[in-house]
Amino acid sequence: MRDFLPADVRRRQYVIGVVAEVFESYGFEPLETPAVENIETLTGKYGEEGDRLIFKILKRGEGAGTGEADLALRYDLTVPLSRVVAEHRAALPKYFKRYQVQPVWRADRPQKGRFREFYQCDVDATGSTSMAVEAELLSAGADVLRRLGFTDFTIRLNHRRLLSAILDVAGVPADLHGTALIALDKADKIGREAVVAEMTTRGVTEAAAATLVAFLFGLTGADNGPALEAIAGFVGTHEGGVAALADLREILTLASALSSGAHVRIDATLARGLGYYTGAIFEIAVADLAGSLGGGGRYDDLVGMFLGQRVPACGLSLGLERILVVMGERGMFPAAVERPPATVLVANFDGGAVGDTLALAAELRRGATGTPLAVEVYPDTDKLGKQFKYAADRGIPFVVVVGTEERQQGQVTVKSLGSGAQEAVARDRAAEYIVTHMGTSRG
RNA sequence: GUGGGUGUAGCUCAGUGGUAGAGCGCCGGACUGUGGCUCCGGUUGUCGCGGGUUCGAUCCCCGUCAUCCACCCCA
Repeated sequence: MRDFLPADVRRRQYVIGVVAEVFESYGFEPLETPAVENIETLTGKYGEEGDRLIFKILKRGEGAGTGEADLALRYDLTVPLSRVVAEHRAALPKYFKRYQVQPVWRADRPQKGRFREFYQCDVDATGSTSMAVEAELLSAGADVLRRLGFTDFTIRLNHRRLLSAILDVAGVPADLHGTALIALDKADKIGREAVVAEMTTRGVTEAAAATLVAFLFGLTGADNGPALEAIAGFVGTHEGGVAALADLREILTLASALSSGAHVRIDATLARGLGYYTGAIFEIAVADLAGSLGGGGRYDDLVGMFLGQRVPACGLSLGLERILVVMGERGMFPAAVERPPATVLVANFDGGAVGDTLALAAELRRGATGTPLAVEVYPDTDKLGKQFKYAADRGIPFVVVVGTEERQQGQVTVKSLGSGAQEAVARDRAAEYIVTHMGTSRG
């Protein structure tokens, strides 16, 4: 578990601000849900591996002795959303478009870019089966990343029903689809032979595994058009495959006019582990991170598990922590985010005049010409050298000093720590002086 | 859940079966109304926690916790 110190919080708030602004511009509304859910709400939604990683909360009272759990920390934001849609259906619009930026918890071993507690930034739309939803979600995600300064990301696009079709045609029996997909998902990491080996050890026949791998690796590097053609040829008249291909073609057509268009790439090896996806699936990748920056897909049956009535849905999740990791490594944060805590430090020089020192700080905070100033007061009376050093260490660009003589003359001394320049200024002009020198005296 | 690494000063890390060191930082001074540069002097520790072996453990053994890496899986 991590603490976020002030500089961390500023970076996080900056990214979250961009996320919220972009999502709102698409008409998505904010939602928050509790950290804790009933355990039955979460179990059975994510697949076997997912269930294992849910943080469970022991039942109070007698249950504590038995180890029985009745509550759990939320594992993602998609299942809570589905629960909300089912519970509050009457209060929500026909198309519920929401975004949600909150922490989720996974009982995993932490690694680089992987944490037990981490924030997800989810956008989802429920109530529609239109591929317009997929296209807009991908563009909203792409807009966020571009606004943050990313240009080199790839949105891998695939389809659950297409995967099933390909596996069917290759001769993988339906009950082995799950394990075959796990092996397939690792294709870009472990390579062709290893995928075949893993599939055969999991019970897929060597012929089927070889057919599958030969076909999928043959697609590597192909542009979207040729890739779709090759896939169409492979799945032939398979009903699910034909339908899935139609979905993918429509998403590509719609996205081509939007900000995501240039980033989307058909990738028939993308599987995604979560159990609830039913249609299009996607994942956002950058070269310098093994894991993904985000992912998502269509899950038309999840709300129905709570409601008993089918409500189609599709969503995208951006991983805040991973975005922050990459932005930090690449130095992508704007200067305004790395700013010092205050613009001015008022030195506490004369112990007998602390009241006046605070009053001066209050005057300076009002700023000048519509520019308020952030003003910190050095709380203890101390040697000036220490006070200047404190300001310099914190990156505060200006120090204001008032001694007895200056106070009597209505003057203050303003020093710019960047340039080292120092000037005596009329007290009622000090804020103005600082504001006009702010831009040039950094550093 | 599986395998492995690390845990010693505020930080980065050395180290030895006989109760610990460097660099940086920090503090003080040269500079009693001025930070950055320089010089001089000084300080810093339940050696992660619990137990065991031993005359004696920071070092060896067992356990535990934290952290990191890989697997698994994922954002």
